[in-house]
Amino acid sequence: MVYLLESKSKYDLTSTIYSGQSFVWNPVISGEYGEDSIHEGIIGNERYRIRSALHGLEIILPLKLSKKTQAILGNYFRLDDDLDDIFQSVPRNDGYLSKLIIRYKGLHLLRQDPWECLVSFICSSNNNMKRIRRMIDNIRQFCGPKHSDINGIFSSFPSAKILMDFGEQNLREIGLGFRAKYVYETAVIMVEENVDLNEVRNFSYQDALSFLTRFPGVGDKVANCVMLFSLDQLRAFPVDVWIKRVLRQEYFFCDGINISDNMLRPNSQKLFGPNAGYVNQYLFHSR
DNA sequence: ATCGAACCTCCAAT
DNA sequence: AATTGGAGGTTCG
Repeated sequence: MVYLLESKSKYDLTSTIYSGQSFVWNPVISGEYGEDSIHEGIIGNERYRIRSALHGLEIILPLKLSKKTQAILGNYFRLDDDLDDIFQSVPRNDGYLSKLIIRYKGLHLLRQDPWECLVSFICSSNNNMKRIRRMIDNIRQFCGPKHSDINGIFSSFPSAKILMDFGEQNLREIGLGFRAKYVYETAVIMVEENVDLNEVRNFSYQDALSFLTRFPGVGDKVANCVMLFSLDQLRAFPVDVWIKRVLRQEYFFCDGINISDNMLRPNSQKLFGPNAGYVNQYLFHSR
């Protein structure tokens, strides 16, 4: 018995889980990223194996899917997103973007756990995918609560309290480098102020941005990542070096005056509208 | 207000 | 084989 979760729009699983928004997925057979490969990842306290289906996702593991688990997956993978609807709001006369939307049809944003997302993107600074994955993996292996399923033991992502108790020095020793201090201090604030990041979901864009950038190691880029990948702020628009290159090459080439780096985000948001973040993911994926 | 360098560590490219 | 420079960013001077 295999469970099928239907998505509202076509779903491109591999593009979605390997497009730099999440660092927890891996192909079960190393190096297999093909259309019908199986991928493994941990969401919450459960380990999943999934593969793409005709119009949605096929859940290989766990064997039995409760309604609650189905809801968790639907939520995480944003299965209800209507991509046609979402892209209604972007400029129509944009040939470059239109092509990307067609080429990467089915690429979705994820809705991750905000705490895990925050730590992940603090770790992403001045860093590459491969090492970010290892850092996040180490955090889970060394600090995370242990669970088991039919394939053995695995660890879920630790709470802020656990990371705080683990301490800066230990975080350093498992490979976070200078980010250890940021993650530790962020965890301390989370615990001391008893922060519930899920509440930030209901904040305005500006309030969410100000709230998140108070955390050490969190600037405009990281905050926008967390807002977009975990807090339902679809107008969030993270500008990293790759996005910067696309923007300067395709959109904001000098027409008279040079547009400064820190105006790229606001200008892009104005240009791409309330779902600018979805556009961002397609622009990013094209690089 | 703006700018560049430093920050840890890994690893691919010399 | 050893060494260097850059990596999806933030902070500090």
